[in-house]
Amino acid sequence: MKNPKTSPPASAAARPRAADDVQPARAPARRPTQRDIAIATGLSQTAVSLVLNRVEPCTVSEEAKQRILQTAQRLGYVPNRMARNLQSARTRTLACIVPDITNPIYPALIRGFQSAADAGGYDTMIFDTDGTAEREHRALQWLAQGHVDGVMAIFFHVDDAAVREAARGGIAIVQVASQVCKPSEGIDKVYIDNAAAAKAMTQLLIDKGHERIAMLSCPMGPGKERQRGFQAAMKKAGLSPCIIAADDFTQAAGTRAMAAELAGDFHHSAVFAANDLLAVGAMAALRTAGRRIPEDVALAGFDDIPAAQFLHPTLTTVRRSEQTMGRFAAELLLARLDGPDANRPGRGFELPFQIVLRDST
Amino acid sequence: MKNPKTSPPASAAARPRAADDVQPARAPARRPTQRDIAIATGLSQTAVSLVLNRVEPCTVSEEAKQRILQTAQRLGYVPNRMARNLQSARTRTLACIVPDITNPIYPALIRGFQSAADAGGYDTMIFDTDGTAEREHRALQWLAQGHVDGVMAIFFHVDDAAVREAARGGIAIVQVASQVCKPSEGIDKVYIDNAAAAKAMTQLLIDKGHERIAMLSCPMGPGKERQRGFQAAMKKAGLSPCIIAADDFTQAAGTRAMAAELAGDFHHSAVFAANDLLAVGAMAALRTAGRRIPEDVALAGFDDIPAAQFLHPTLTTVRRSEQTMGRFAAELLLARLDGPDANRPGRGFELPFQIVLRDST
DNA sequence: CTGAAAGCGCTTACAG
DNA sequence: CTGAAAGCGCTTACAG
Repeated sequence: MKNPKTSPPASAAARPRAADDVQPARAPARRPTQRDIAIATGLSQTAVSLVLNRVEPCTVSEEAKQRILQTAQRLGYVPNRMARNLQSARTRTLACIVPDITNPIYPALIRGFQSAADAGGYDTMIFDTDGTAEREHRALQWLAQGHVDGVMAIFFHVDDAAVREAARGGIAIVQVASQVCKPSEGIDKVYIDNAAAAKAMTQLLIDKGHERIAMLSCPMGPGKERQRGFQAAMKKAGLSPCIIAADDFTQAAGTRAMAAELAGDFHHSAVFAANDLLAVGAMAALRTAGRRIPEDVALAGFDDIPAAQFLHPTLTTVRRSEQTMGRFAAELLLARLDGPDANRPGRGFELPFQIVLRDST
Repeated sequence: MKNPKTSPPASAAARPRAADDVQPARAPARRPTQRDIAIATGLSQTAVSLVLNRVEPCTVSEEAKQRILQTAQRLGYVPNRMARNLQSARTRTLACIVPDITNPIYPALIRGFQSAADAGGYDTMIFDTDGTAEREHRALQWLAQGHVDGVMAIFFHVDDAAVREAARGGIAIVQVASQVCKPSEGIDKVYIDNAAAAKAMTQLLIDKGHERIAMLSCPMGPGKERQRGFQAAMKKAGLSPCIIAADDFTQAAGTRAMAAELAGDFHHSAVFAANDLLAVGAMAALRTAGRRIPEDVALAGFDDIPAAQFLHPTLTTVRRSEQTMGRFAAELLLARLDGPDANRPGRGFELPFQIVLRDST
């Protein structure tokens, strides 16, 4: 594929334009304000604000009301959210802070979140941290700037104290945590028991007769807990746990780590990947190395991404419901923001998981 | 899997809390403002603003500067973005409006966009329209409220006039269009030639000897252009084009539409899906119906989602570079916002595509 | 029923 | 070098 130039002015793909395509780039028109409507109707700005916000009981006469509504319509008035937010100290916007939007589990989580936020009258913003400490701190900084009223956050690096500090501004926070944990101050946590899930999956491999099992994992976020569960199951069975370290939770990282391992003295009969993307990456590396799955090497993942059931072979993995988790998190936020939970202490909610057996093991 | 209760207070999964977990929910502390720093240092708010914004040349004495910086640090000052935005009429935030964040091509597009936005010092917000007319209008409304300085948008329903109307507020817009198109006013467009790509893919199937080819498509967004290309190629070859209509671009919609078709008098030797998600869905339906791919039915898609190469069989499809397209779109915006292109008329940019031959055909 | 006024937290001329 | 003041567009007591 030819690489299109990324510098706009120099793009070779720019199409010739007919003369009539040349038009003023930006409408110079200033957006109408409440003041404009007030002047146009001869009423006060206060009256305009009252009518446009449907403040009840409405003390404005019906006649004035109609004139205001019509003029607002005619002028194409749209409220300036920055001004409204500044005054009300509320944005009616919620955020999702996630590590990697290209990992399918996060869009699913966000969709669930968004559907509930939407029903509650909130917009949803998405902030991608890339799973790096630096960008997680930027996300915290961004939160403190007052863009949103509440947030569902997944952090791999930043600690509880830093999150609590960000919450100081009165923002509602629910963290999707990676381990069974005590709630902290006014911060709710939702999580699955990652260690237990990993332990169950490892046990399943052991039950199938595997003794040389390696875990392909990345030691951050949920990776740590999943490794803990893996190690616990292996030790309990008197087997020695081996960790193949990847530097990220991506497919590319999985291929890299697995290929490196295969170039050495790889002698395992099963690989348990800490997430499905790593598993897919490992699958590619194993195939390249001529190892058959599951005949030569069994492979298991974690997440049950949509592709898992269409892979060849289909992938044994751990499922939880991201949609449900996202919806649940948003409802927790709504209950704090507009519901009865405003000053409720933080709570922890453990959600269920399920092992999904397929052909790869 | 047990369905966790979605009503927070009633969740069965709520864990018991130890007494010391019960803590005040929200820090009552008001966020410090420039005024607080001014009072604490005995200097004026103007001086505080000047120092904190590093306005050059800095007319504030070195001594005062240090005092301000230290006090800001001690108080944990974070600027209120709403106030700053209101005053400056700039948000330094860009938006991506996309139809469905769970379709992998959009996260890829967003990642590319975000990397360039980031380099230009802009935050990125994501708005999911669900591909519905109603939510697209809400997105336009949201744009008009002044949340962002610029936007990359993909619309399936809303027309050019409505978009132009939204741009009236001086917001920079680049549309990811689904067809070769003339730019409109100050709005840039990036696109691939969907009709040509579909035509090429159809021709490829014809060249492989297929005569009874059906297109599985959804008649909105890029679906229309892709159908046009399909029909053109079929007619040129003297074959009659058949369209199997899906009601969305999702995997589920693909399975539904294909299953319904298979229940009837399905007699095609090849199916060309308008996107990969539809193809994956069709694959499931074909498998359920006992049809082998590609022996009984050849299958092609469009997008080259990451899973395409791991499906069984691997999927023949059309690839373009979403990352590149996203980055390119963001750069177009940056050039308008902070660069030399401020008042440049709208332009159109065609990006390349590529047919990827795999095992499914 | 209606409007003048204060204020949200900030930036930016402008005057000392 | 420093600060008083106006103003971004809105909401919300408060006074007529």
